[in-house]
Amino acid sequence: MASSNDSEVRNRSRRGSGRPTLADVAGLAGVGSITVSRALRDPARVSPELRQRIAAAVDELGYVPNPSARALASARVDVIGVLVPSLTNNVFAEVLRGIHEGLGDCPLQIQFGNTHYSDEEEERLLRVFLGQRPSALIVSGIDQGPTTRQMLEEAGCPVVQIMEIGPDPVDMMVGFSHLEAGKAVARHLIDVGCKRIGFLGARMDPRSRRRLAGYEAVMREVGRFDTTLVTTTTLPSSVSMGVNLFHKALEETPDLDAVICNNDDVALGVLFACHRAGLQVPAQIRIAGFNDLEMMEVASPSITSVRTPRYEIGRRAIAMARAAIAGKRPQRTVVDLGFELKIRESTMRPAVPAL
Amino acid sequence: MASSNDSEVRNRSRRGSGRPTLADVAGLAGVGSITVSRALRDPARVSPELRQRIAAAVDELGYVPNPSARALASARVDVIGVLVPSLTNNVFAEVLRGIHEGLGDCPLQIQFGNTHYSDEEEERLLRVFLGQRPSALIVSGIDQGPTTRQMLEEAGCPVVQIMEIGPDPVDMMVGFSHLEAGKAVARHLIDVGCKRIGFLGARMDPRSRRRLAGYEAVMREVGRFDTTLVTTTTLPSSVSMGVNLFHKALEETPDLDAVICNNDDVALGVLFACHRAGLQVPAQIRIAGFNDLEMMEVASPSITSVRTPRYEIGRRAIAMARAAIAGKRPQRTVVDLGFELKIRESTMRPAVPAL
DNA sequence: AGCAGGGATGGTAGCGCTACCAACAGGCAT
DNA sequence: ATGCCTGTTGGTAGCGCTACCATCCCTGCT
Repeated sequence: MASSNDSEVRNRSRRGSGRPTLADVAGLAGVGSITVSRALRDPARVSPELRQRIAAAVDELGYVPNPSARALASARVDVIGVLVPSLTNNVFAEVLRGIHEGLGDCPLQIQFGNTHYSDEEEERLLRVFLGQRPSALIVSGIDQGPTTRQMLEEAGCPVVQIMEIGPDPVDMMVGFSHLEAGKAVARHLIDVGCKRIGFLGARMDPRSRRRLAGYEAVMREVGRFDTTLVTTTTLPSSVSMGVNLFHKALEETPDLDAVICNNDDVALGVLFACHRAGLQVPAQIRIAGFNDLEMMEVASPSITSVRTPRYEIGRRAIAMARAAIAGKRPQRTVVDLGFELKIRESTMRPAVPAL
Repeated sequence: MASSNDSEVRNRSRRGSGRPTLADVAGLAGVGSITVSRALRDPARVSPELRQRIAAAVDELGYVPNPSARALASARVDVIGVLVPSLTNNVFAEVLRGIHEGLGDCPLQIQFGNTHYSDEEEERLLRVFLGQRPSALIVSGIDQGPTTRQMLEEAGCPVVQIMEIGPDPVDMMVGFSHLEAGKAVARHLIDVGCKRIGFLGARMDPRSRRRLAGYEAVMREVGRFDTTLVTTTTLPSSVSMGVNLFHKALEETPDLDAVICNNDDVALGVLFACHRAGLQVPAQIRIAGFNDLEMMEVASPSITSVRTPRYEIGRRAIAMARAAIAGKRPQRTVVDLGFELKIRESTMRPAVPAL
């Protein structure tokens, strides 16, 4: 035990993490450090025999690669920046879940940012993210401000815009048409015989506005649009905000026979408000939500809603980003995952028409 | 325009990111690069005059520090690893929001991992995180397995366990007593005169089990415990699972006059199930939830729940982590943020006793 | 036999930053 | 004047890894 080995010397030195490095592994395996690097990154390029010796050395030392050193040397980080406008919102939690699960065991890290529905915040976060030269970016929506838009275009990495699709992608897009979804709900309520169909919206981000536009287009088509039918607020969405919006709408437009809500939280608020006021759903008033949260199906009455592919959007976004990082750009850069109108009790045509 | 400046030369070189570096800023400002480094990290140690020249150079070049290089040189990364068991769950979304907002504009990054309530997954993720030598770790719960526990103890960085408090912190803790919360709900229902109080629980993670234990302790105290009162599943929690559990409970124990749910989703399911079955709440059956989601207050009837300081837990956890990173260890390493029983219509003592 | 071509392996020189030490000036006590 | 401390600045040597090029050896061809 007279000699001290290399790593002991290393440990005593003033700098460094004290952990084994590539060079330690290389020394133990009796190969060059670059060969270890290759064996770890691209095993096919190293002979099976060396590969095994290296694997044994890695195990013995408990070697873990240093991502910072890799990033510095290769001038790229294995980080995907994800910008979403909210976390309170169940919708984006689902998207994030899809992103995380779509990642599998690949060594990418997710760097996540919450823009709080603010363009300035989005720009600020994007600047921070770009400072790290991420491998890819995933951003929510298609309505970035001009500065943000330009930053994305010059990002030098794949960019996936999610939640919505539109005509002019920065790079790639996964989502669905909120305009069409808004139209579909309005058409359905017209089909079941509603005349005075209100629209309730909280937060009113660009996607909600597009759904409202779909509603408005259909209502105008059948000559039933009326600005008093629309009740919105830019305040955050919540179940209690649904209650408030419904009360406000009824005050202004007491003859409403249906409300389309810009999301399920608002719809649930309306349901509770009706219950409290003794209004029969759907006999006296019909309710439609948006997103199809799990509870919509078991609510009493069950609530019509638009199922949106939130989880799937996350998965596809990450899949597209990974493909693009690997140089395999997907054929279609704009993917429409569609939506599905789930018709339930809350908008059933009553057996006997109400009044 | 005969000469090319330094950064043009840099751009033409085969390696590197092509972006300005500390040395470029130093050259432009006419100082040493280490001075620029100091001016950026600890401005007080650089004279005001140089500080200003450096700031101007940074602006002119659009210099952004390279975090990988910093991490490599300083042997530490400005990353806080956060492990939570779920993202679907509104509760943890709130915690994450608190963590992100508690971060403010400090240059720490959050590295987030979803353990899916699995010990193995937690261990795997922790291993990945530790490979990066994070500045701090935030983990959920106090029931880590022995391997995970040991890894945390040897992490070499501040560790905050959140959601729950217990007698034996790895390092720091922020949360509240789920046992006491469970007791409080049970006592309340006993106080309002309930005799046959059921407990419904989905997922039944350790925190839910502790709430159940609190319920059981109180029920035994008053001589009313009975295993048929408890209906649980390890399947994930959801509103529809609340419906299922309630049906199952009623089948086995038809004389239930109250149910304590292990969370608000389950409680909401029970409310819907009662509504569908024509059971009056609270006259025929009382419902208590847990977490106090925003909708509990506006539900019809409003639902009694235990307000838990989820957002605050996130904020405090990050504040404690930051303090510990800065070397200012908080006096109290275990912080009990408490809970609050919100008594609402769903557990009101009926004016006329039911039956 | 001689040589081109390709696959496997290694050496070297950074990537951009910070820790450590050295240097130097200016103020104070001796 | 000397010494010493404090505060400011700079030089240098890495941090652990990978890009680039060089080297070597083996195969198959002329």
